[in-house]
Amino acid sequence: MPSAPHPRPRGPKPTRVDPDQILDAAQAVFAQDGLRAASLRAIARHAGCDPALIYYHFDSKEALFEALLGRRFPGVLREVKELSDDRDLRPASVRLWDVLLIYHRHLKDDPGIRSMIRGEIVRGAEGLTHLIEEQIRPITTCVRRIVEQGMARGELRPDLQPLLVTFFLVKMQLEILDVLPVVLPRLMDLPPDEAVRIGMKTWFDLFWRGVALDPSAPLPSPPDPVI
Amino acid sequence: MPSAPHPRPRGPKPTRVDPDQILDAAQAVFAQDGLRAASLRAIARHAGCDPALIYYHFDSKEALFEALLGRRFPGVLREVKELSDDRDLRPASVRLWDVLLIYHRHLKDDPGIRSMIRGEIVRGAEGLTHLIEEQIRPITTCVRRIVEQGMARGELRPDLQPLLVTFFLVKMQLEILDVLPVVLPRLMDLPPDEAVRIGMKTWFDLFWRGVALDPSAPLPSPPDPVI
DNA sequence: GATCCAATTCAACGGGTGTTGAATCATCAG
DNA sequence: CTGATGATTCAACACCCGTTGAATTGGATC
Repeated sequence: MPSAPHPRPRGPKPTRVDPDQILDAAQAVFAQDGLRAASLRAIARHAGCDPALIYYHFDSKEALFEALLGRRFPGVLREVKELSDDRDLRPASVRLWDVLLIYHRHLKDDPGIRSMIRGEIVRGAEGLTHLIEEQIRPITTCVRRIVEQGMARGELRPDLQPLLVTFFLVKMQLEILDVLPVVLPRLMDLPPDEAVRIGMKTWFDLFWRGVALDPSAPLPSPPDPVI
Repeated sequence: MPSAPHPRPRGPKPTRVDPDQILDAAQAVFAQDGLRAASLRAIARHAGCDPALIYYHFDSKEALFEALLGRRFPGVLREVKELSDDRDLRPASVRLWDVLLIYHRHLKDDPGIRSMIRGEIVRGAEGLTHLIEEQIRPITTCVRRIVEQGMARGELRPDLQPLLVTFFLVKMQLEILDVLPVVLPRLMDLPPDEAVRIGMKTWFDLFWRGVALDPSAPLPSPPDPVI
């Protein structure tokens, strides 16, 4: 009485789906739900294909996420590395502000990766931990180098812990991207973009006063209008 | 041939488990896995009882978490509220530092609640969002009041956004509690407790220089030895 | 000892998950 | 047209989840 257990006609609408579309869908779903909660079925639905197809292009859910990392971090690293070149003699304030802009540009649309950076995954998926570290460490090392150059050039206080200063600078930037656009519009009436803009400006102003040898040094102009 | 479908002897070792033990177990498991990933079965295992017993004492997983909130936040609020009394005429630096100490004292052993504050849950469980807001809002409001008093008394820069300053202060404290004890021991060789201690000291030093009208005002002494 | 009640466990339900093997389709070479 | 090959889907497996109702226990009361 149940439906006949015979092989039925299969595969009705096989429109081509290339791996990039799957990555896009994965990014969208991971962004909303995080790695753990995001389901392959949801990603497949988003990409307009069958969950099994994901396994044709990627080895596992973890590998899919890994591929996502690979398409985001190298760009950040490249720009920050270039910025940390010690032949760059611009004021430390300008260069550190540029760090925030780079973070903003690459990560503003990717809460999935941000939530991973902030440790949601670090605590959960053990296998990914070292992979994440591998991707993040070089980036923060470059930022740290900028701080150290600033100290050596007499622009920043000589009594700083470069590691901690770097941590403070970039960590708060991530929190600004994550929290302010959600919270600030409810408390003051601001559009989310403006919340991030004001947050970044205020944060850097406070940060710079904290680390500069001469806090009255002129600050960079506000973020790009693109923000 | 399968085992007889008859009622079998049930309930072999009913040692008493009071609700507090369940809350303790829940706190431990939520701490490691977060609300979403933590399973009632794991909590029950941890508490040495059956998952169903949890439903005897609590209405649902959500209610269990709610009870956990109720055991943590009121203490923080009480202390911060007391601290924000406008008859407290101690220097703003001392009072804001006390804010960090209160956060440290109440939250250092509770990564579960911290990860909730930081938004892991805010994005996920819709029902809990407003509940969390209800608990957190009054606390940050008190801190904000301290900032505003500091501005009014001419101790803090008059051009500050009290809301953002408050956000920066407490948000970074949470990140310090979460991240530094894990990361710093791997980079420099420090015991986790010392990492938090140095992190707090360095952060408040930077923060204070950033917000104070006269950053050379004497800073409070380092954290309690209890830390 | 019998009765009652609160505390606890058992077993199952329905649903969601990551993953896989076999079946189907689309397309292009010969 | 035939075959081969890569892309895609179907259907299922085994597992874990939150939750529930009925069964069982331990202990106090009568």
